[in-house]
Amino acid sequence: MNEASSGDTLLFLTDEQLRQGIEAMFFAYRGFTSAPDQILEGMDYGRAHHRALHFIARVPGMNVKRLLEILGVTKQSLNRVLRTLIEDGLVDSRVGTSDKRERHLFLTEKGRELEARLSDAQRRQMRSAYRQAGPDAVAGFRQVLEAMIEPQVRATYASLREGQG
Amino acid sequence: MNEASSGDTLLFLTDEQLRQGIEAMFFAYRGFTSAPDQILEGMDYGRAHHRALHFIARVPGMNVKRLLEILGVTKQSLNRVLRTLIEDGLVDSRVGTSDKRERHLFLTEKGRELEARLSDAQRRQMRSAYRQAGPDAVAGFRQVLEAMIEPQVRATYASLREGQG
DNA sequence: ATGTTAAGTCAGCCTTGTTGACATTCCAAG
DNA sequence: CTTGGAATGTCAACAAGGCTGACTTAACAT
Repeated sequence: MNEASSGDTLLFLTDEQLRQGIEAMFFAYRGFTSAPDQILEGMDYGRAHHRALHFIARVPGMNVKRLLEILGVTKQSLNRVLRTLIEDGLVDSRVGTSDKRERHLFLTEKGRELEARLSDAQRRQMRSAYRQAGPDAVAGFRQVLEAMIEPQVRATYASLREGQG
Repeated sequence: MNEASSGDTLLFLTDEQLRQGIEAMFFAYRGFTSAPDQILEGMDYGRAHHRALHFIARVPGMNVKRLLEILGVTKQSLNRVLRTLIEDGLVDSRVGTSDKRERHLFLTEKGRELEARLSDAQRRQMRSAYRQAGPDAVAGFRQVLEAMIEPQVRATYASLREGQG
């Protein structure tokens, strides 16, 4: 609500509107993570494992550096998670063919099973929300979310969509 | 928009669409929290302190039980945060008048200052996204988010909007 | 031969969540 | 008035998952 007091058309930018959006985002994110969290509790895994599984499933054969960029954590942090997934036989780490320094990550059958369970639960939750809100709302939802992604991260996000959009 | 396999109109519910939404949510949430996080880093506070300040600012005089419900954490977890905020003179905890077991929480001047800094930063971020996406998208965004909030939490969310919608 | 990159590891720290146990204070019902 | 239950606070211990710093190994690239 800066210059141009054009009243009506900018009402969606009032502080109160923004605050409601902020709170909706806070509560919705809890709902967003709750289904996979419930599956994971009791297992020795957490949200971090879920994220790793998700993106390895999404881009099979991706190397560690790429996964680090996507997740936005340090390699020490990722390594703790990745190690247990490899030890437990959910993830397969293969030496690169062209560049042997790299490790390429794949899900094993066991890994695919867990990832599928988690994804199904999360999609079910998401599908329900989408269905309630309808297609036009979903389009707007996506537009706002994409505008919220930080510029440095946007390239990473976009690259995930290429080739499988 | 419920069942009724009307083909085209349900394309927004495909697994691929849902997965994109899930990933957008993941990356967007990082953008959502980044501005306040940057302000807090270096201070002795974290995201949990921000959340407490936010809701105390939102509902001045609220008691601890209510705040616990909103935040969805254990009292031990909240207490650690709340104690430092009180000790540092950002939050004022007053014994209830009608029921003296309760403590009513208020921001001090100092607390209001920090909360305002954090809120301003987060609203700036949100406003930018809203502006890019436009009012119709924002309406859809809100609809989907609200549908994502878990039923048990929805009452809490709704009660925040009453009286100040 | 040298420098850089990818990956992994060890050690230690912080925040923020969790349980469980327990004390205090106060309201309300018997 | 006593007693049970509710609201709050606190201690201790623990776990997940972030972080930094330092260092190794292997492989690529010049």
